[in-house]
Amino acid sequence: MSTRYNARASEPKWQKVWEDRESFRTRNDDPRPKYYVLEMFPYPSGRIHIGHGRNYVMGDVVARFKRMKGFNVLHPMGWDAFGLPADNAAMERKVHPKAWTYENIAAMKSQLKLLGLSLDWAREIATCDPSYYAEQQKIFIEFLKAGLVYRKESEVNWDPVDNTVLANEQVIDGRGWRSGALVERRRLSQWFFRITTFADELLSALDDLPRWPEKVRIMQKNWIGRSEGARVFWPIDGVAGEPDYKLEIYTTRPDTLYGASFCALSPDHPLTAKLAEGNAELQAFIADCKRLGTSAEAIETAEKKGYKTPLVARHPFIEGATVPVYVANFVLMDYGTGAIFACPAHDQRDFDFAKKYDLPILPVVAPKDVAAEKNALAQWCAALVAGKDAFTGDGIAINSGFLDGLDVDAAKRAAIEKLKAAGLGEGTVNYRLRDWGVSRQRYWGCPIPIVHCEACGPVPVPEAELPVKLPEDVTFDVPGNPLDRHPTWKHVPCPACGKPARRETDTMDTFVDSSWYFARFASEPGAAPLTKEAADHWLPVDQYIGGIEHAILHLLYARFFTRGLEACGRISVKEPFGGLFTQGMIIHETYKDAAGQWLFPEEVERLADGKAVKLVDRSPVTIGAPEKMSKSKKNVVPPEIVADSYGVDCARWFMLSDTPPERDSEWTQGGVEGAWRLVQRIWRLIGEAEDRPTFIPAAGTPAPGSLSPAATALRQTVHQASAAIEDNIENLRFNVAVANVYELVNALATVVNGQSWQAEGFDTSLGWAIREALERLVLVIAPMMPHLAEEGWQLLGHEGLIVDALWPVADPALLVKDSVTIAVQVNGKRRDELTISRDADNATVERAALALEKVEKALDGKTVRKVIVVPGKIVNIVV
RNA sequence: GGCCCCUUGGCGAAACUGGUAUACGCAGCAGACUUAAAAUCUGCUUCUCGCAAGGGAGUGCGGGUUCGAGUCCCGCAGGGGCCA
Repeated sequence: MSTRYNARASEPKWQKVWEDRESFRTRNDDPRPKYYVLEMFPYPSGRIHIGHGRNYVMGDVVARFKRMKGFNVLHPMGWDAFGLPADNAAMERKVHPKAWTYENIAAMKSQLKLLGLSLDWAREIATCDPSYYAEQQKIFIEFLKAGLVYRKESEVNWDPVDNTVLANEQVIDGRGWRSGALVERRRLSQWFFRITTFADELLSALDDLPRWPEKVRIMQKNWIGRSEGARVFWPIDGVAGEPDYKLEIYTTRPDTLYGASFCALSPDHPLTAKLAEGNAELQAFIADCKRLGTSAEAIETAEKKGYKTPLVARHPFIEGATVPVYVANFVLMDYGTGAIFACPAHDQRDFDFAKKYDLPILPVVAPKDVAAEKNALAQWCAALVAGKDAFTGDGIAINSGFLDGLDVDAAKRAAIEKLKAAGLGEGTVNYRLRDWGVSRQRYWGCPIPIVHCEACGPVPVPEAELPVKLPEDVTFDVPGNPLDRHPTWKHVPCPACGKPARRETDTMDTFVDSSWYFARFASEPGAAPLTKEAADHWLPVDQYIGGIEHAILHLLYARFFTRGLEACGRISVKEPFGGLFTQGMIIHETYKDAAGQWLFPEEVERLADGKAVKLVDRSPVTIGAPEKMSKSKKNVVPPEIVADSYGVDCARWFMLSDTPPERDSEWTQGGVEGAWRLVQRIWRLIGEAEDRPTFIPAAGTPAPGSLSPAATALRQTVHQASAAIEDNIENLRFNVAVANVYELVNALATVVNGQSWQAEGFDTSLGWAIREALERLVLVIAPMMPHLAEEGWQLLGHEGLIVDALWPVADPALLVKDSVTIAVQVNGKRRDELTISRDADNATVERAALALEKVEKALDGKTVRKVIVVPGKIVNIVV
């Protein structure tokens, strides 16, 4: 055999064999138990770099491993192909979004194929394909009929650069998440998904997802933001045309009602609008508030400002008491009811506001120990009122009439009860989560299948006429939505009455496309895109893998969609992803030349002294901290370069090594070279079998009747390592599995390199153990380095493919050793160790420990008070 | 500001439910092979005192629980994430 493994020849060869044999084609009627592994499908942005590969490689290890464990594995791939960048490319470079997208898909597909992934490409989908979005339009209409979709006019975040509406979560620090432009407010008619219908379910079901990262579950919990509180009605006199007007407010602290000192309306509240009629001063104040932006952060940190209206509200509990009504900039229309009552003593914002406008501050909750003593309480209250901070902690009610003496929780309950009895309020649950606005004013997205008719209103497009296809003859020379200005596309007769009507020209948020694609993959190619039978067979996804950046939106929307499909009877599962794993990014150093230009890693040479120079002219290069690979900083490594030099297996191995998969991992030349050394070491070891047929028996040779101690020792190490690798892959601890492989290789290499290979006196049972070790090694690396494993499997004399082989089960008898080495401590300090039979009883272990010379010395004649023996682990002698 | 997470050799890190801290890799050092280099192979590599034998300290810092703490609890510092 050749002494060097030639990845460049081997890898394409095996990839072709797999493809020709359809090794990764998955059939729904396969009788083996199912296992569905899915990596979040990519947006086809152009080209990938090796950093994108990490999550696909991890998924591939799981897929190949589960296949070896006897599962019928579904491991598909597709393209999240709608989205704004295609529109932008059309505007900037005059390429059609469709052409741009499909070119990118072709480029990325060939790059992905380089990685040797075990994907069923027959199930490939692109969300921009009419056959995909036809089903999505159907689902939209079904959701509409089920009350899960509705239309409402609402104030939206308008991105003036992208000319589109943004969801709240797409606004970061008051700016568009993509363009970075300052967001403005506008009112538009929008389609919404009623995700709040499932708010409670989406929250409580998180507890039934133990194979999700705790972190993601907490983030979703916070996002849904369930709070228990009360709606309280404050009667207000003198509202024009409404003699019995009652202001509805929401509060989480009904226990502090006795501390109320004012009510405040959002600038967007209907009552505010009413008061502003003919009131220039208030109109100016409202305009001023709108300039503040929509982000909660801006509102939170801005100076609290208010406008005092002429109205007063009547206190629900205190007969004859009233509080002034303000319009305040810190009250949000879309949280609760858009109006609050303020208790300055126990809410910081209210406190700041009260100080500024000189409103009363009345403490109504005090810490228990303070409340117990009159003087202390008086002092405490005075300090609170004079100070800068509200008291938001737990305590008992004071100055609160019938609530006095109750703790916060009990006071809340009592207050709610009394409100209810008086018909002035009730306990309610409030969520931070809001309905999902999906209308987007752009071209490259799924058309919303609705026709607007003057007479009939919005009418769904009949199923027979679906899909509503995007027209291809569109222009991008001016900003705005090309669908809206298309000469003919939107003019259609109303499906209900036949009169001239107009199509909905908005398209759907692309998060809709990715909210059900995992169900689409379940269908065999050529079959209906979403069938109950196929979806119920494969869902939930057993292992979903993707970036933490999708912890909230994509995962929450997909969970909502799955519940919606279930509610419509389309599928029977409620949760799409049984197991979730969020992988870290690949990061890389950045390089800049003297002129301040970014350089690609391949343009730079790292010198031994840690400095770096430009390859072309040896000029100095500044090395920047490792960060996320990005095209703009050029710190990217294309997969082609790795495939052409070290090989894909090497890159795969590197991505799995060292760093825990959930953490960011730095791509380094040294690390790749280390992986390369291992590939070659394994290759040389396998070569021994071919080079020394008289010592290492052929494949299939039965085990000898008896094994030498050396052979047994090797077998123990090998079986223990393979069992550890199995356990670690199962639990996605790839870096530890990699370390286990090194241990196996080290043990095997030590034995192989230590042989003199003389026929006389050769330990033939060891020869057999070496053969077993080699086979096991090749099998256990197969999920991680599939090409090398395939090549090795063939070289070891096997006819079939290793992708069809089963995972080697470890012999349980070899996993336990006859004797164990345990530590001996004196007063918790390790003094010596002791090797003793595994099943020695505690008394024997204790005697042996006490007999140790070093122990005796450490004891120094002191009295032994207690001896703790933990079998197989430790002996601790307490003196 | 609130919630959550992280902090272990020169570096990436391991340590399953509290039980021999530093497995495995990278980098480094020494040796073998070689005319030489590369590659490969064999060792060494937490810090500290010591020629050595051997001792001492040690998982961000300060406390606590325990026979025993990287692991559990309280406080602090630094870093990160999410939300505001």
